[in-house]
Amino acid sequence: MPVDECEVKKVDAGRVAAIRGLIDAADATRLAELFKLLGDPTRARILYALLEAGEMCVCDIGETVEIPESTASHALRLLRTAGIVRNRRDGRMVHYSLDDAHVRMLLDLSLQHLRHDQGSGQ
Amino acid sequence: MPVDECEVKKVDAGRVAAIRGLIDAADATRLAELFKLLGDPTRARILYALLEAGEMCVCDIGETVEIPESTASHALRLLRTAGIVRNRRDGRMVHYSLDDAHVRMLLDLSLQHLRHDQGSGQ
DNA sequence: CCGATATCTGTACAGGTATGCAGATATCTA
DNA sequence: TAGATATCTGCATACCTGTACAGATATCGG
Repeated sequence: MPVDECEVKKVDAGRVAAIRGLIDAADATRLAELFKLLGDPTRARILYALLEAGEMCVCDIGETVEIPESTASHALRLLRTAGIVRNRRDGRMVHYSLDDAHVRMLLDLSLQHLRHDQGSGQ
Repeated sequence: MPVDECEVKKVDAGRVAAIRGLIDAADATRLAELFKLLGDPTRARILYALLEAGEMCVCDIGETVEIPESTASHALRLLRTAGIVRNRRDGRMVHYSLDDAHVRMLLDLSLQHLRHDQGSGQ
């Protein structure tokens, strides 16, 4: 058998190894978790609403996104646990707002993506 | 508090209506679909690999991400359908690369987020 | 045309998860 | 303290989706 150790016909084994080292699976998984949180229509609507409004109570969020408040609460908990939003208690109301500069930039960037062109890149 | 038309105890009905008009549900859903595609560890690893490598064939992608090539092919199809990656046929091999400037920026931004230089911006 | 290589597709299964109702908890007002 | 308001949590369910095996398709070398 030729040059390779045993089996495969790798096109560019060196590059494969190099790229593999740049982003390990754990990092990619963490990044995916972040995007996954933004990848739900309900949570996305909540986040874009907060991006515009700055701060909203659960009840107004539910009204804005047109979902029951319990659903909003569930969604907000996930976002808060991930450090994407923060909450501020004011009496019996809890106000939520974005709490991550990078996420805010991601949301802005994605809005540009939406408003610019949707189908074809350049 | 001004009296509402009928039912609820809305805290700020005007703001709710205003925010609701800024991003409608359809837009948010489309944005969520984009993030959802980035929100899978396998697809994320593929995208970050392409971000670094520029262009890779399916076989090297599978090797880099350590998945069967059929899994890579499935993932790449979703990404291609969404306009996130493009493919270039070269003989019996197909080379994939990123095909969306905004997505490339999203990936870069998320890498910054990962590297945790948070605190800039507001 | 034939065999080999590279990629794609059909399909089935497993695991995850978004959702909302009902009830629990916290806070305010009187 | 009692009652009302705002939010949270437990749970059940239905839906979605990532995965990979096996086979189909496309392309190349000769």
